[in-house]
Amino acid sequence: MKISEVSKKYNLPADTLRYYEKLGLIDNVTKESGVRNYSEEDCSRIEFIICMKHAGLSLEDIKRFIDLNKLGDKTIPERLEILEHQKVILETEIKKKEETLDYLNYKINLYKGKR
Amino acid sequence: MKISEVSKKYNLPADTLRYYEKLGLIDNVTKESGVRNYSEEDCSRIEFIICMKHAGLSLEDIKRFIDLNKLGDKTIPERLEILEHQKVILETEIKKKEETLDYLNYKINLYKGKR
DNA sequence: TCTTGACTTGGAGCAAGGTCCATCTGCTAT
DNA sequence: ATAGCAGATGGACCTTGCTCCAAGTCAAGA
Repeated sequence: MKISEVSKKYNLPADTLRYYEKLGLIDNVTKESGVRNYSEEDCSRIEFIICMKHAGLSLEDIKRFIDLNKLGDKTIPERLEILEHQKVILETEIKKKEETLDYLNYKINLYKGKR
Repeated sequence: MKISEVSKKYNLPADTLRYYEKLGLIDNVTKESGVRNYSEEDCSRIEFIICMKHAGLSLEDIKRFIDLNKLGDKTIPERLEILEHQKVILETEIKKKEETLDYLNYKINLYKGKR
């Protein structure tokens, strides 16, 4: 897959894809006469990155996770720790956002009464 | 309340409180011999800012809202629109985060099986 | 062959949201 | 009265995560 196709597929600018590769989040994509050709594996990696971003991890944390992954099974405890830590953060965020949603609804109803 | 107390109460650095004031998110706090003394009203404003930040509004949007508020009741429709727009965004975010939480749990269980 | 268009690179620039610093002022306790 | 500490100010600086640009390469169609 060419960069433009991957870009369209995941709704990420080509610049961002190259940027992630530069940071080491995506391994060096094989090139055909200088042009990137993304493999299935590269795409799975991109999906993983997107997902972890939704979970709230910074690019640096995602890189750390990927690097640990490459070091093999002995890093599983540490990876597990990262995931569980992020799980707590995510749960807290969801709770906070739900409370905020209640507040928004309360405000909206107030305004509707006034309108 | 002195800035250090407010800072502690809301867990916001003093620099950030002054920064918000500079941006116009908080009205000029009255000063006693040069030292800020936060009123109840100032505190409510800070609570509002924190809440709107949780809702995902940018500082610029929050400022817009506050400015509209000062213009009186005729701006209620516009304020309502901001809130309802943000509500949709918030709901989407919550849904996305819940999906991600499922994925995290799935991953965590995978790792626990391997451990 | 020439042009067009997608792709490449390295590096600069940008927006948001702070964060830090040097310098100064003004209580307060010793 | 002197030291020490909280606070003030203006402005520089920082981090994250892109985003844009200039200049160059390459393949394919007219």
